[in-house]
Amino acid sequence: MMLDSETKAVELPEDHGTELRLWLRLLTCTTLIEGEVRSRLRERFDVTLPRFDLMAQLDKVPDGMTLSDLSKRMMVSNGNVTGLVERLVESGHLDRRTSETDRRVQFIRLTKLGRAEFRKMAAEHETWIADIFADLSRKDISELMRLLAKTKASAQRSAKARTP
Amino acid sequence: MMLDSETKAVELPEDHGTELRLWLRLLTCTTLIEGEVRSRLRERFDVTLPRFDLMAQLDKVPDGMTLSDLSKRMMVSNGNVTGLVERLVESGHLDRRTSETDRRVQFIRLTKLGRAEFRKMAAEHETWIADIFADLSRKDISELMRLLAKTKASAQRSAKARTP
DNA sequence: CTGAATCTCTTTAAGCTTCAAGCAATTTGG
DNA sequence: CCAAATTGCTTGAAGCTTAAAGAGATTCAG
Repeated sequence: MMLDSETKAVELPEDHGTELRLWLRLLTCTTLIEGEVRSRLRERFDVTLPRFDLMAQLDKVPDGMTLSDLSKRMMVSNGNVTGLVERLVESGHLDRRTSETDRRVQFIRLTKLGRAEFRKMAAEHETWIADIFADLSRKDISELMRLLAKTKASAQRSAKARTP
Repeated sequence: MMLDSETKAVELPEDHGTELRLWLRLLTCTTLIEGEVRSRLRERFDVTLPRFDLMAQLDKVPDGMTLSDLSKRMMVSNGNVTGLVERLVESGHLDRRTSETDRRVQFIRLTKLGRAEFRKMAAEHETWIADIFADLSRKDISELMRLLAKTKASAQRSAKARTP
């Protein structure tokens, strides 16, 4: 006769403490760095992190992108992007025009001002990040990159399995 | 005569692309997992992630802790905790009493209900996390733990250097 | 062609979050 | 003891965020 611990017919509480600790550590790191970047952006340029992130997405493309694209890339909700874009258009950093072939679609671009300001911020931002990670060796960094890629893939697999 | 590239008297734009990519990947991983946990918590228990996090902090200690402790451990602002606690007291999950030796201080505890509900959620939560990280080997996990510890230390060093 | 489904975006309500200012209690340095 | 600084918490304004519902435009299947 087989034992429960072998058959798993009975759900024994397994030990997943290591995974949980890993998740908490990952979260701590991100929160710490995010907070640091957030306060430097505010202090130095009086800009919020979400606005900076949005402009960073737009800076990658010359001709702008749609709200949906932005929302997918930033991994936030559609309604969220609507509000952010609204405020950035208001402040003169963005430019919006409706697609001529599909009147549902709005193309969003950085204005000249928006791009200039973003470039200035981005240059400094890059040095902050470099400093924040400065104690990691090249090998540490490439190893972290590899493991995080694996983590991302694993998380996506898990998410997809739940919502097919 | 020395060259600028040797003296660094002139700030040349150095390449910090790898650090930036690492940061973006770290952020993507965290956002992805956080979103997944958030929707499972809502779907399964109709609870928000911040409330879950707050209860998780309180579950670790039997006699409760102060609002300041909570705010430090959760790495969020004081005012934020005030609101969260208020809503959780309202819903009967938390309990607050003023310190007898220092009337500024409030001790916050889980109620019986709060602890029971949290334990139920936490058990399931742990299995979600285990599944999310399931494609990582033991070695991957311990390596990630090590590298993230190093990252955290580096980020703290950088933050401290700015705000002494 | 037409009705249904889908897509893009906006709106709304509720809640989260920060920063800064402020209040009250305690501690500290004369 | 007392004024000043510090500490613990709350409040208010602004902005971020989500989920859900909905409006308008396009696409698709029959």
